[in-house]
Amino acid sequence: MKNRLKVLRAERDLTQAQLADLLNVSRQTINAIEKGKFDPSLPLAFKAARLFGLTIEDIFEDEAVE
Amino acid sequence: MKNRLKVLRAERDLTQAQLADLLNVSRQTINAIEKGKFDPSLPLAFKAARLFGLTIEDIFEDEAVE
DNA sequence: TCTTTATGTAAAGTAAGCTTTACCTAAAGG
DNA sequence: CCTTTAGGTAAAGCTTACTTTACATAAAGA
Repeated sequence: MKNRLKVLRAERDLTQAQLADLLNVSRQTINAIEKGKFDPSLPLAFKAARLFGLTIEDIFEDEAVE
Repeated sequence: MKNRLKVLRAERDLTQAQLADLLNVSRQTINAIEKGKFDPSLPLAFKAARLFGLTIEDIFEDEAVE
């Protein structure tokens, strides 16, 4: 699953740690998601979407084939 | 997290087992999500949205306050 | 009545999301 | 140089998503 978190952060001049705080997760979680180590939970995806004023689909891109 | 899976299934005349098959999960997973026992993963939410031709926001409703 | 179909649920186990602690590197500024 | 800041990563542990097996109930139909 690709995502635009790094760019959205940059546009708002946020560090990984600051975004983590805003989303109530650890900095490592943000880093792992940005790096594609794992996907966020659906609740976390909703939270990020709300924070950025975007839809989940705007932020995360499903690459699944099936 | 609320969701409209039961209604969407009904509109398409699908059983929980049939939807589970279409999404490659177990019937118990569909049942648990419909019953609010837990939230789907983000990939599963995307899959359901694709299947129904809707957005994730159309199907799932975030109730988080924070 | 007997069987089938759809749904609900529970228990035990595996896998994935997330936390805490901790260490490392690179860049930037004094 | 030295310190601070941002980012990358790893290990151990907890929580949540999901599986498999299994059993129960209600409705519907032969």
